[in-house]
Amino acid sequence: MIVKEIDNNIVISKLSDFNLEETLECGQCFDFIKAEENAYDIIACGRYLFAEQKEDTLILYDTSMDEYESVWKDYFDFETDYADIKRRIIDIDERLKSVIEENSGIHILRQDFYETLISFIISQNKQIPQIKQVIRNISERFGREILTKKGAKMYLFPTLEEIKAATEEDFKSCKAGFRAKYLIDAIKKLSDKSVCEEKLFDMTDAEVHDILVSIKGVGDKVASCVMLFGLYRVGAFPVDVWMKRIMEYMYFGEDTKKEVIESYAKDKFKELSGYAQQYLFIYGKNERIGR
DNA sequence: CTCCAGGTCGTTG
DNA sequence: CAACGACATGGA
Repeated sequence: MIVKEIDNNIVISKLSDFNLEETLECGQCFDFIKAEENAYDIIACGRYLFAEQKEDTLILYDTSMDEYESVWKDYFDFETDYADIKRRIIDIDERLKSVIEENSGIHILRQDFYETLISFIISQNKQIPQIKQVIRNISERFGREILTKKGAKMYLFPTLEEIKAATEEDFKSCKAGFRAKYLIDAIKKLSDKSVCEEKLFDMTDAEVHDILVSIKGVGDKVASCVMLFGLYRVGAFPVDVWMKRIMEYMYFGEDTKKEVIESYAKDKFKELSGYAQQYLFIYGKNERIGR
């Protein structure tokens, strides 16, 4: 992998084990728009990015080596050896070989904690297109307007400061529905630091989990997603309806409780659970297992 | 019309 | 503790 700064763009060539589309479209993040084939407007980490991939070259437009080093390199998780991770997962279960090969370019994004928490509170009992819409509504209402590479209006995900004064009614008008009160509680706990990202760093996964579920509307699944996608706790294994179906199909053969599935998977995949979860998730969804 | 969505909460048994 | 309906909204 070679990274160069050319005319205010970052050009990454000789990429391996990374695909922009697979990484964005696998359900781990919601705030992006497909601008054209293999090119995306991305809202993340309080910023906007236009990214385009052509084969093993990725171009990040209108950014600098400084911003790449401090933000996008970590966001896209370019320092992790995915070839090794995929090999080790296949060693654990050979049947995952074909899924992993078909989705060989997925990376687990290291997303912003606060943005991930808000997004996954919204995600409960909603379909992905609707999750995106609610996030867009909230961003349009409270976030800063920017122009995309092609000159279209888009809105950054609002900062905690920008969203602090929002009311339950505001979120309802953004179509958050019954999740509006959950967002209010999350914002309150973030503001008064009863949930504080810095304090989570030296805690165990179980301790972080307990802090997260203290927020109204955050249960085991949302907490697991926030840990995996917003805190890069890759031992987490979120179990939603899709994961339940695919895990029952592959390992249990009968109706099985989510907690049982989660502990079975963590025991099986150990520190690779989060990665394994993402390959299984996309498999179950694409093949519509159990539907 | 009914059913369900990357669930969680509050209430019953 | 386990089971179950309610919860907003929109699409199939």
